[in-house]
Amino acid sequence: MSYGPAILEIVEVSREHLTAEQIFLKMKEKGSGVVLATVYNNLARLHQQGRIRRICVDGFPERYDRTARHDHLVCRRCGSLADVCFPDLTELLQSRTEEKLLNYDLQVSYLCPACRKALTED
Amino acid sequence: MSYGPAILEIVEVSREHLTAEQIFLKMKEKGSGVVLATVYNNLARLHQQGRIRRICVDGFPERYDRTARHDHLVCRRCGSLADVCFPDLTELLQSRTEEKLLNYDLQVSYLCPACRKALTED
DNA sequence: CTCTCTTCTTAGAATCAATCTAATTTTAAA
DNA sequence: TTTAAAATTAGATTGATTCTAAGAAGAGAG
Repeated sequence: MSYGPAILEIVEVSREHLTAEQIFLKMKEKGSGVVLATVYNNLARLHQQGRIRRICVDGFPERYDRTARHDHLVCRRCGSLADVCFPDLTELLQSRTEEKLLNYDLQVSYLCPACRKALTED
Repeated sequence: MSYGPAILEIVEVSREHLTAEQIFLKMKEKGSGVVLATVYNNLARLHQQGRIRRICVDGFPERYDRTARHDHLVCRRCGSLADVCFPDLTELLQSRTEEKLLNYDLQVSYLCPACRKALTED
């Protein structure tokens, strides 16, 4: 069987920053009989192989993302993610330390349009 | 009573990136009869007030840190944190988007000295 | 003081994402 | 085949964190 390829495709194609549970539901919608634990297993393996990214935001379940270089705006209020592409900082960062840097994760907090609206209405 | 000040001081003084549980243990060592839930309550309040930082690394419990500007090296293998101070990126980032940015969190992954050693010994 | 209102603390239960266990099935290899 | 390795499964378990409901402490007003 191997659900790996199907799961990888969902993560890469949908630009939605899906949780394991959401990926599981998408699989079921497509008629797959896969089980949640298998989705977790595959996501862990894909992540370990460096083929998908894992996005960790305080208070929310892990979300998964393609690896192509980009950064994230994280809504301080609702936790929603928006893609954004800041300049590549790899060289700048590496030039400032002796340690061998592997990669980096830049999350910038903001208020998403919906939350900004909700807050001004109070 | 109010355990807030004592908890804030532990986070600010110790540069150890402590978890809620570790802070709780430090309080008890000092003779405090505080309860774990209260430590969580106070940490949540202090964080909401913007007086402490919360560090979220995939697979590890939340750790708490002073707010003074600095970044983190995160060991890919053991999750340990090391402080590092890269240049302030606020203006660079803000100049690249229309959204009003609040603050940012930059985590750079690497292998800490201990893990580098352990891996070359295999 | 003392009454009231709000904040803080507490024990214990509950939550829930994520992992583990142990058994089964698939796949690959020899 | 036979064996071994990898993937999947159902179900139980974990463990950090939050919630609940009740009690204690502090702060102001009169």
